[in-house]
Amino acid sequence: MEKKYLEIALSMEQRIHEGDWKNATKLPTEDELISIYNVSRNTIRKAVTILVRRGILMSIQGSGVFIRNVAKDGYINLEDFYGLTQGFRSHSITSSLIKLEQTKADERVAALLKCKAGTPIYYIERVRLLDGRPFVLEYSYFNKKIIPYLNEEIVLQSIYGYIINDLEKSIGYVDRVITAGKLNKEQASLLHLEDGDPALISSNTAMLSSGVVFDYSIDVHHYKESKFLKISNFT
Amino acid sequence: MEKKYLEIALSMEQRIHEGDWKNATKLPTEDELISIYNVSRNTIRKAVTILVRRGILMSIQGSGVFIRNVAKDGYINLEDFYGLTQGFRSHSITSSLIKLEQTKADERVAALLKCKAGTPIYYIERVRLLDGRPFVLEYSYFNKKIIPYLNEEIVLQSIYGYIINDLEKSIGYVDRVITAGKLNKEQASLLHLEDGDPALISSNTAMLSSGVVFDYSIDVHHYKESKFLKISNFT
DNA sequence: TATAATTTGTCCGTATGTATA
DNA sequence: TTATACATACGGACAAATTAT
Repeated sequence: MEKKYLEIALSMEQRIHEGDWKNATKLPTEDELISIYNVSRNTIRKAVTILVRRGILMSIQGSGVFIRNVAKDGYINLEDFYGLTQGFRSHSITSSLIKLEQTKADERVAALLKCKAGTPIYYIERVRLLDGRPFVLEYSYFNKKIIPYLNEEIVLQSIYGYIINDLEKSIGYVDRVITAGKLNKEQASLLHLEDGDPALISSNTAMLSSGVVFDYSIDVHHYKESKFLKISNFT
Repeated sequence: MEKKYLEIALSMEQRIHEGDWKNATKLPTEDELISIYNVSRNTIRKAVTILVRRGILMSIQGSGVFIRNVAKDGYINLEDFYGLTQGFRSHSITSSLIKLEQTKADERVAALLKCKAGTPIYYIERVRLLDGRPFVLEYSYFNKKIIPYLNEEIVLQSIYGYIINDLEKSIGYVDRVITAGKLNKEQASLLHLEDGDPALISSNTAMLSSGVVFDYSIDVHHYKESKFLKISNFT
């Protein structure tokens, strides 16, 4: 990490959550922040914008930048990069692997991954547990030409962490389609719910910075355990 | 509206949807856009950023700015300001009013609107129809101290349009909590579904630019008709 | 394969406008 | 009314990624 605005955003977030701004309602002014971090106004504003988008700050023209912290524990913030681990600080997230197999893309999966039919892929089924309780089923397809290797250890940890830190690829875009639907019998059993119960479903397409699709996944959430949070600001 | 970057974003969107960039896959370079619009690079980049966030463009370092148009018709784009009307261009959205009453905030509503119990409010129940089919039930509370007057005509049109254009107030932030749940009998009947069927639910808190909460609403969506779209970019 | 040109990303500094206190 | 503080806009320099040579 060497981008200044990201470092400053991270630093601000820490100060807000556990540092010298912990009990503050308002941040220092932009001019003061320029002095504190010794960077330009644009860089401060870019850092603030990031935290505003994530619901941590709220800036009001003529008044100041205020601490909002609307992203309370237990919500999956759609603006966070690592939704799950970020959103559940005080809880434990674990995974249970159902299936990890190497296969080839059929027509449907090829269309979703925007690759040719027959392309080698990984198919993964996981259950994610929140404090030991199942709260989301994940069905994932990875293009093996882009993500050449996955194993049980990686899959039980964080696949995205592996892609970013070990493969050193950078994620550019993620599109999510969010719907509600009915659980089938098998899903209900895995989530400790009843057949036909509601589910909060997120279907995700993930692209590298180059625009190439490397992952398509479907997350089937426990309708009582999962809440998505979406913050919009129009400034 | 006199902000250059907004005007340019709007102009770009039109050119992409119905103008001279309609069949393009790529936008002119930033330098060319600077000449076209006769503004600074920052202003062009700010306009592009807006359209990137909405899924209309995708910019790739070293390569160019590409047309994405991932926000297909029929999806409610969570990055759009007027989700419904924007997301359903080729469909008709109408409203049916169930209830419009003036009352006072009880403890629960006061907490949601961040006002004192007893504050005068409007309570509104609407059904929104997509090509004549019911697809979302809306239960809204407006703080009457901030939105002093509403009537049936306004409520059947666009309340937000009235607030922005007629009251000339600007909306700063909207927080949405998105969940799945079960319809009760009455809701099921209004949506032409069965009791206990799933629903896609969005609970929304809207604030003015000054940070004051003026609206809390719950949208109960038909689980077969409504899809939310969330685009994230990590650049 | 290596180099140069192209194109977007980051960062800086300054001036002026607008909303709030 | 005045001062404060964030928002918009301009311009320039260099870095990083991609594309063309």
